[in-house]
Amino acid sequence: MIHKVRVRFAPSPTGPLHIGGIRTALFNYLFAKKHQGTFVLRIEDTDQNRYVANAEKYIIDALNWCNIPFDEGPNKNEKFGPYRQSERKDIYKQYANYLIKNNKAYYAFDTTEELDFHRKDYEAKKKTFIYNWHNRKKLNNSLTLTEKKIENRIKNGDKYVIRFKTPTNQTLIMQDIIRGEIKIDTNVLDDKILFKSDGMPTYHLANIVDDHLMKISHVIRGEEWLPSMALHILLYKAFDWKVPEFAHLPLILKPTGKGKLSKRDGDKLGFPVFPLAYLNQETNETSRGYKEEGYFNDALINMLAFLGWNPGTEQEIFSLDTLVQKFNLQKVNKAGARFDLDKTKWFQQQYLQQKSNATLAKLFKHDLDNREDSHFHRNNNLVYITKVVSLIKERAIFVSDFWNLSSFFFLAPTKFDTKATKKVWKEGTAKLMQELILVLNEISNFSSKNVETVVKGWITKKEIGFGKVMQPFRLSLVGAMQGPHLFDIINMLGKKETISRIRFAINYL
RNA sequence: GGCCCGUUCGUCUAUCGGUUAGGACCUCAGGUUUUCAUCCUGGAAAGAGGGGUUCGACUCCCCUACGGGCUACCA
Repeated sequence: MIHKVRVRFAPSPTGPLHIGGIRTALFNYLFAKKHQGTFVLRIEDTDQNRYVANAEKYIIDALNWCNIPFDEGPNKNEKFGPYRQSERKDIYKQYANYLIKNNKAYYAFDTTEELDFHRKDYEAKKKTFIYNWHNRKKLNNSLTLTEKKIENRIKNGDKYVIRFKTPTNQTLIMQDIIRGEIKIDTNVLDDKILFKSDGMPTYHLANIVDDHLMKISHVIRGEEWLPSMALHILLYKAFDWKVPEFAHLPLILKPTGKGKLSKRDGDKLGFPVFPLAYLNQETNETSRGYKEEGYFNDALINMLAFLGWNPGTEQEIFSLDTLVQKFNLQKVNKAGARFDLDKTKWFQQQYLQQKSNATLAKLFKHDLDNREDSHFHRNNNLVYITKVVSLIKERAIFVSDFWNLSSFFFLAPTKFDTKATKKVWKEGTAKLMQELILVLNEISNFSSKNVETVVKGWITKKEIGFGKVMQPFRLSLVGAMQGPHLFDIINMLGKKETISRIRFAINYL
């Protein structure tokens, strides 16, 4: 790459970003960092009707949480600012005028009603209404008006839009980094509106003007933009500007495979589609977010990176830094990828296992301290919690699983799993447990290993089955037939607590 | 309907003309863990269909089918 890489992520602030948007941002970020380039955030808020006030903040928060922050953008390193299109309004008009002056665009006065009429009329004849070379001369626009008349209409306050005068009879051959060569006949294109009657540009104009002005080298965006690539290239040519390189990413599809994932899916699909929870202020509904569900940002990012891309090796767990090193646009797939919640959970599990016990203990302590029963916990210091984490983490996917896996380290059981009790607590059990208490009482070194040796020795000497002792023993301490190695639990609880729990079980059962 | 893009196990994917078509998720069967889970081992599971090109096609070309995207004074 000879030229300096500058890429942009250009969301429209119409709501929260969903994971598809995050992935587009991620691929832009990875590509930029891989080439020591710049990752720009631009807010495309040219549609005032769909503008949502808290969306921009959400987008920025989401990128930051995902650890893929932008280098330039609103209120940050504003070399090419402003980065909100609404604040660049005046810029676009000049460029639209330039196109008109050079006979590459024209004013159109057709009303929405007129256009609707044409569209319906065509539809009735089973044809599609396209506003372009074949009918533009018959419609209500400046191509058939004298300059004087145009001037008058505009002065009179007639509403107008500016349309692109799409060149005819060209076969446009375009290059896409992911898809290769794409051909299209310009005659099938329509004269897209570049400038709206409300004084705002449309996406198409604003997008290419800004990409040019902000010196964007590579346009990496979703496949839904593929059909407008021709228009965009034609616009660059109309301005006589250098055309950036394009890469159209495959879409993320719903798990059913029917259609692309969309914001409106919220969490109705049974899994979050947003990185962060989002409160829709109009409906007052909150959509779940990955963060709040307990996913780690690096796990989410790793999963997303592999949705539509892989480095060609069999390794799947990559840190962000390694993703940057390995990332390659040529290796991005062409076909859309269905989102898979099971695989997402697997990534999360992998990342949880990788985290240090100390890190996880801190997170778990936070949960612990927030519990209503926290003041009953028999031990809540970080050293103890870290030990607990080391014993249970391999069975967890989320930090929020920890409590269910380890509550008995903090609270003595007050009831016992009925199914397990039936199976394990037999006639002679209480007497056996009484004897066990005596044995335990004699032990001075309560290390896991030592207790194990003594208890096992006692069982062997008594010539009863291990299960006869071990299973009710576990039930007494844990309240259920689950949990880590029994003697590790005993060691953590200590002699006094261990014996007290057995006593309680004997009385209770 | 029109235009564009796509199509390898159920899912995500590897393969850039010659492989017993590999891995991961899911799933199933064993094993370890005198508990549960983890974990380990193994199994099942794929080139949409039809034509070409070629000594040889998952791979290149064409057609069909299917899927997706776009088709707004939305992005």
